[in-house]
Amino acid sequence: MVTIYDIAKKTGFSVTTVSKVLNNYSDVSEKTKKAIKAAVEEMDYLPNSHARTLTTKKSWTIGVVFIESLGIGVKHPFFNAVIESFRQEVEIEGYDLLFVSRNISNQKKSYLDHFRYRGVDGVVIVCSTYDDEQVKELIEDPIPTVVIDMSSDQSSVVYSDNYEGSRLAVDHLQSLGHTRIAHIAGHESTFAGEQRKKGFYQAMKALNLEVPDEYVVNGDYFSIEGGARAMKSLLELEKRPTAVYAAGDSLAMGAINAINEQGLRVPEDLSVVGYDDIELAQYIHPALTTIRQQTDLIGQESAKLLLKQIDCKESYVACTQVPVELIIRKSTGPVA
Amino acid sequence: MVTIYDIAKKTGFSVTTVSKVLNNYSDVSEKTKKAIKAAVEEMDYLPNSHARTLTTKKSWTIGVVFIESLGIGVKHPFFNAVIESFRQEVEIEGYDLLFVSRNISNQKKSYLDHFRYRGVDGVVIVCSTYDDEQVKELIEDPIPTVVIDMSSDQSSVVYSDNYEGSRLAVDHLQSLGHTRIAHIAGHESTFAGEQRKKGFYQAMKALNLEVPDEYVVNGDYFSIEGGARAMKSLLELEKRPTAVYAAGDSLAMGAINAINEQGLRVPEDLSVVGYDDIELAQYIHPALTTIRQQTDLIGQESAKLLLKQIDCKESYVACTQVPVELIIRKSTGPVA
DNA sequence: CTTACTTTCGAAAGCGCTTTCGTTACTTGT
DNA sequence: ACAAGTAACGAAAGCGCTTTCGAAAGTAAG
Repeated sequence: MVTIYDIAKKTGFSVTTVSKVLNNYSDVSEKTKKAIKAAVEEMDYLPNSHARTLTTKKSWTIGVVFIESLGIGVKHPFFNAVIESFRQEVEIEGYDLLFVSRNISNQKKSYLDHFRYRGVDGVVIVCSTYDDEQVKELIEDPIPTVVIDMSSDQSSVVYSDNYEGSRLAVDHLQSLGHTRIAHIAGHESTFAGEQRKKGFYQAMKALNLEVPDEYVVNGDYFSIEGGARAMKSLLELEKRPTAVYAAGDSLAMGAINAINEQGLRVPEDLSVVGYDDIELAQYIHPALTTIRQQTDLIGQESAKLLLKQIDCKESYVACTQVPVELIIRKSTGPVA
Repeated sequence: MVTIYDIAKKTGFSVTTVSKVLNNYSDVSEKTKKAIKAAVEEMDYLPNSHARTLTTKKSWTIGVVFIESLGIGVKHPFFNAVIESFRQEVEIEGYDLLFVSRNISNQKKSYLDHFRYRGVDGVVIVCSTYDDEQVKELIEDPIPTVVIDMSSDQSSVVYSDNYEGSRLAVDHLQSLGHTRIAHIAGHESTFAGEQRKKGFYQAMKALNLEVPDEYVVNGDYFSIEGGARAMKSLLELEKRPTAVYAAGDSLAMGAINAINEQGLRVPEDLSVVGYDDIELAQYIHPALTTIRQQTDLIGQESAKLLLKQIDCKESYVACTQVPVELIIRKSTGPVA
């Protein structure tokens, strides 16, 4: 491995001077700058990030942790879109992303410990559930953090405007003539699920629509199976809803499957609207009417929030709410 | 930050001894081991990975690079599944994953340079296209690499048995009575696309089925739109195929959309089989008959291959081919 | 009581880099 | 001519850790 010593020896300057041209210090003459840069080229020198980090205390690395109930990690269609956008944004500034495990030399440690061990400059937390111990530990630590899709008064956060999303969904359904509107909720331990449920109640109330208790059913952890199960229970009701608003696209897809299995059709017999607008929402049959979360924007905003903290060298609290929009496709229609 | 010096001072031993208990050296008495470990606990000491890496030349870090034609990075439904499995596998051994950008202190560098800068122990390359300059540079370097979904005689690789996949698809279609079978191919610059196309020809030949030139059409880069476009051209043929085998699930979904738009139905009018078995294949309408790639296995095998190289400290060439299986769902049926 | 091991520990060098603070030599103004 | 400033460079310490090698002390054997 070629080091600054090698190129110092070759050019006859000191390592100090070499380091200075590498870091654009001004007290180096143009001539020696040229000479050193030439040697750097010729010897194919590359700095050593670890040595650099050791002295500067800056790793140009951002830790990422996925805590989501499904346990599918980077396969999660909403979260991976957000992270991809986040990555593109921080990449511009020169940061790399570190996906860490939880053992250090074969000892199970917390994420926080692992990030401290790795010396990351900040961490982005993708988290759907409240009250995760690991997450709590992270956001209470002075290390800069931003958490996506959750709220907290101890960390910067960014999430979608879930209330507005629910309002858009309900209003849309009502404008089609629906009054018997049910809700398949996300798990109550999830921030987004809870917000959307509350938003649903609120929107229904604003329109003076009644919500029988049986009309709000838990869809578990935003899974397709959970959606199907929830829908089945709705279909067994004597007074069935004519429309259902699901707190996630996967839930909606499960619901549609359950509806079809009963020999009913969407949207003729029942309208359904989802949430997220995942890639596939437009390709299923019928194409899903849904609330789009702007994953690009969410990723960008969280990157901004995190980088700002890293630059100030202190973790501060800010909250960005990202607007949502209603995407009307084929899974909703006028009430029969 | 608490260092080994702090805990040395506290316990009265030397840093050497502290380091030794941290690394399980045998020449330390049980008593001092206890004492030092207690101090480590009490002072909440954590090693510094950068300092450690600097002296040991081992970073416990694996670089990952996504080179895929769609430019969607970690949103790619097949690749992200493979990477997730890969991550879980290397995590057991204590490795973290580094997603890098391509600039070092604001200078555009190659991936190879960036990985050298970061001192990764190995790199996993997810790559669909042949002849990418960056990839070539990486696999020619002595750094351990494994590339997924491609072949190379300079790097370890793991990919699915694409020939067998094509054979399974064609045989299945033929067993349903189809003889006019078309193929929507992946882009010719992709390894998987080419292999599946060749496998298609081979399988057709084995069954003595003819393949008119117009029956093999390019679906571009495995996109939904590409699939739709390709299907349209097939539907315009005077002698239409009764079945189509698409080289990817997205292509198949595009094809189904195009078929539906023409007022035709799957599988009544046309059968279609896809490739990959992505998460959503089972949830679209009709549920997609497809060739399943075992993403878990692919991830595991590539992890094994890479770790072995890292352990031997030399990059060697091996090739693992992972079996595929036919998943029969609702998008294929007997010929009309 | 030697001799020869075996245990247990520590001094010190080194990994590759940054940064502070001097030093030297050279300008400039008067 | 001299003071005062500026430009260009380098010595050395330090970041936190590992590892080699030698020293000291304890133990067993003769």
